[in-house]
Order: sequence, then C-alpha cells, then structure tokens
Amino acid sequence: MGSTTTIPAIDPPAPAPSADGPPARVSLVEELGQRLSQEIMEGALLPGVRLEEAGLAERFGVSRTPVREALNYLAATGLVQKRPNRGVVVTTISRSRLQQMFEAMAELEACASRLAALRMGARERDSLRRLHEGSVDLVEAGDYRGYDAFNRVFHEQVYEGCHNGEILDLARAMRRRVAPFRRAQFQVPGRLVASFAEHAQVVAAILVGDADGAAAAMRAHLRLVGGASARVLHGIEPAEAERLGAARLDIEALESDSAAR
Amino acid sequence: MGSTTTIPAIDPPAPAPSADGPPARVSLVEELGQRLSQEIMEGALLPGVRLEEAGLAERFGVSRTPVREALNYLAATGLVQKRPNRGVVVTTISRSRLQQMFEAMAELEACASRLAALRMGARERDSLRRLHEGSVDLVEAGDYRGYDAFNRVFHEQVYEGCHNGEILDLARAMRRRVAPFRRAQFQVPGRLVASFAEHAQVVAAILVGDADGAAAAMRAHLRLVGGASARVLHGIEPAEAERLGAARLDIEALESDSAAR
DNA sequence: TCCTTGCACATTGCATGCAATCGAGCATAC
DNA sequence: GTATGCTCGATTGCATGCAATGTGCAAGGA
Repeated sequence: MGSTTTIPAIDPPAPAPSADGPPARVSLVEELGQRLSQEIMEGALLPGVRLEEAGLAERFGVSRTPVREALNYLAATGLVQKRPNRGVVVTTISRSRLQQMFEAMAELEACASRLAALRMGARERDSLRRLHEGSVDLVEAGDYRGYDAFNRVFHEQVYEGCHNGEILDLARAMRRRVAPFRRAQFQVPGRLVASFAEHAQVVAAILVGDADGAAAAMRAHLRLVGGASARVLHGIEPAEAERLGAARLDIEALESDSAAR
Repeated sequence: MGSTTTIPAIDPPAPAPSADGPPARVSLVEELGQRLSQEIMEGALLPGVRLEEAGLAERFGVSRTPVREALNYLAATGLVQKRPNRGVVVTTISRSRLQQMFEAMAELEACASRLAALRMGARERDSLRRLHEGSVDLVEAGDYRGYDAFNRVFHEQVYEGCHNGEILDLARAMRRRVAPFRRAQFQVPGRLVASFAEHAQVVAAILVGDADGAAAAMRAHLRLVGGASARVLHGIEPAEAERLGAARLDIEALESDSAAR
C-alpha cells in the first residue's frame, strides 16, 4: 500500500452542472420526507420526540398514507425508530452507540480520503485547496455558523473526490444520521481553530497523493469531532438545555433504548 | 498506525444466546419484505424484472398497501428501484456501478478486518480460526454450495469481530445489495481454492493482531471476488444464461439505467 | 414509409374506513 | 396500601376506492 504516488490527475467526467431547471414535480412523500428530516437534523425535532401519523397529516394537510410512507423512509435511513403498533420516535441512541456511529463515520471518511488522495484530478485538488484556504477567514472571525456550512462543503468535496458513488452515498447517509447529535460542536472552545488545523493536514496529504496519510489525518480529525460532540451532548450547554427540558431528552432516554433490532 | 499489537483479547459482552423463543409475531410488511428480498438475492427475481403492486398483492393474498410498503423498504435498501408513477423494478446497475459496489464492499470489509484484528477476543479469534480450518473439507470436495454457506458465516464473523454495530450494519446491508450480482462466483474455475488461500491470509493477520495486514488481505480478497463475479455476470455461464433469456437481463439492461437519483 | 397525435387501458399516488393492538386509568382483591 | 385484572380511549395496521399519471396502440398527416 504505497503512499505518496505521482498524482494521476483525472478530473471527474461530469461535475453535474446542477441544472435542475423546471420546478421538478415531487411526490408528497418526498416532500414530507425532506421537511421532516430537515427538522430532525436541525434540531427542531429532538431525539425522543414522538411522531404520530394523524397529527402530522393534519399539520401538513394531507392524509395519513403519505405521512406513513415518509416515516417509513425516515426509519429506513435511521433518523427515526419504529416500534410495532407503538408509533415512531425521533431516533435516540445510547452513548456507546453514538461513539460507534462516530467511529463508523470516521472510517468511512478515512476511506474516502484515501481514495481521494489517489484519484482526485488536478482541478479537484485545486478546488479543495482553495476551499480550505478560504475558511481561514471564518476561523479568524469566529463565525462558527459560517464555518459549519463550509465544513459540510469541505467534507462533501472529499467524498466526491473518491470517485465512487457507493462510498459517496454511504458517507452522506451516515452524515445525515449523526447530524442530530453533532449540532453546535464548533461552540466547544478552541474547536474551530483545531478543526482548521486538522483540515490542513488532510488537504496536504491529499494534494501530494499520500493515501495513507490522508486516511490517518481524516480519521484523527473525526475522532476529535466525535469527542467534541459527545462533550456538547452530555456536558449540555445552556442554550440547548432549555429546549431539551421542554422535549424530554434526558440522559436516561439516551442511555436506554437500543432494544430496537 | 502500528500493526502487530499485542492481542487485547476482550470477548464480546453477550454473543446473543439467540433465544428468539415465541413464534415472534411479525407484520405483513416485514413478512413480504423478507420473502421478496430473499427471492431477489437468490435470483428467483432477476435484475430488471418489474414488480407491480396489484400482482404481488394477489399472489400473497393481501391488499396493495402492505405490498407497497414492503417495496418501499426494498427500495430504501437498494434491492429495487422506484420510478415515480412507473412502478418498481429489481435493481439493475451499470458495469461501472457494479465495480464501485464491489469496491465499497471491499473497503467496508477491510475496515471491519482492521478493527477485528485489534479487538477480537481470544474466543472470537479461536472461533474464526477453527471455522476457517474447517472449510478445507469443502474446498477439497469441491462443494461450492457448501462453501458459499461457509463463506457467509466467515465474513459475518469478521464483521462482528470489529465490535461496532454501525459498521456491522453497513457491511451487512452492502452484502445484501451485491448479492444479486455475485451468485455462482465460486463456479469460476479455481476460485474455490484461491478463496481459501485468501481467507488464510486474513485469518493469519487477524490472529496476530496485524491490523493493516488484515485490512490489506481482505481488500485483496474482495478485489478478486469482484473480478470473478463480474466475469460470471458478463461471461455468462450456461446455466444462468437460459433463465436470463426468459427474464430479459441483457447487457444493455445492465448498462443503461443509472438515471435514478 | 415514417413520424406525430389522440385515445383507451393499466398502474401508481393518495384518501378514507374499519379492525386489531397497545397503554392508561380505575375498580377490585389480597 | 399494594398488587392484579379489566375496560376504554387512542393509535397503528391493513383494506378499499377514486383520481392522476404514464404507456401502448391506432389513426391521420407529412
């Protein structure tokens, strides 16, 4: 498994011009799935909250059928959990399971980074470098909301750089699943600066085609991300704590469950 | 990233006594999902075959609703593809996409192997070793059906050895998805013997706790598996060819598609 | 002869209704 | 005073019906 190869430099066939064009007629199920998953990922619907078909149907002005199908879809992606004859709740997980999710995420991203280091084309490498360098402004400004947005794009570019649609899909799916549990990670003191430094290592390795180095750097990066997020979730910081009280998300609720399967 | 560590030897907390007990009342949707996915994975339903709700509903003696939900579930796992207002078909994929699936599978298993080498307990290592050694009989007998069954168990044990439920789930899901495209791989001449030798390398690395070696060995193993399967699919061997003719699975059908997304 | 246009049929998408199951609260027994 | 059993309300699981969309074929025009 040699590292530091000569850069192959094959840019992707078609970076998807993103020409969606028409309003794109979508089904109700898709619409509902989108909105619900967004609310879950953004934290409007917190882990443990119960979702009942009739209520959602009325809220969105549709019948129970499409709501039901949307919930099934969310259950399949892991954002909610179904309990037979007992409805669905936004996914709650134990602390250990959360750690496993972060580890799986780290492994997936390490894998993507490894392949990206080997396969990214010249244009892609350049784009990644500039993207990273641009984020320094956000760090200096302490703009953690802006950095969060940048961060998503950064990791997405690495996924795409691996030139494997399956791994891309796996990484995206995993990212969606962990989203509800990693909100506000950048509010941990010093995390922003540290994140930038870790990204720098990943970028450096990818730029020179150091596959093993890229994998190791990304793995290390996500290990720290996981740590920070866990601290946020359990240390709980004030702003969240209030809302949690209103929606019953106590540590017990997180620790128990897991009986699903 | 050191290899060859001293073996930590922590056996899993509870190997699941497998006491399912009662007949376990399951929903119609689950039942249907199970049966359909099994038929797809076994090849009774070949890629490209159309599945219509009404037909399946009548066949299983239920209404369209549970059939529909089961199909949605299969679509979420990737075994079938849904086209809006146009029904579902058993998943067909392009050759390049198939290669990507095999690569993703290889990466997942390499990852699992790496962790397994670090984390398997003494009992697990011993179990894996004996399982592998037992398979020599199947190889000598040329019993490729038996070997196929053994092979599933072997890889499953490696997944479990990584002690991470998320990675375990990912690997299982990916295995299900590729199943329809890797049938009869062991019928490729010499593949059985080669597979055994490759397994031996994986086992050896895991036994001594050589993480990187285990990952590399498993990756190499699956690269060859992918090659063999692709050859079977495209070279097509006689037994399958007949059935394919009856169900329209020509190379064109495999090459096209992919517009899904 | 080939392409376009219109219509009829088949199939999916969604709405609604009914039965089965689960959980809570109360009554009763110990 | 606590535990056990029962009934009732709430919610899900499944069946069925109707409207919307897509497909295939046939007829007409270039």
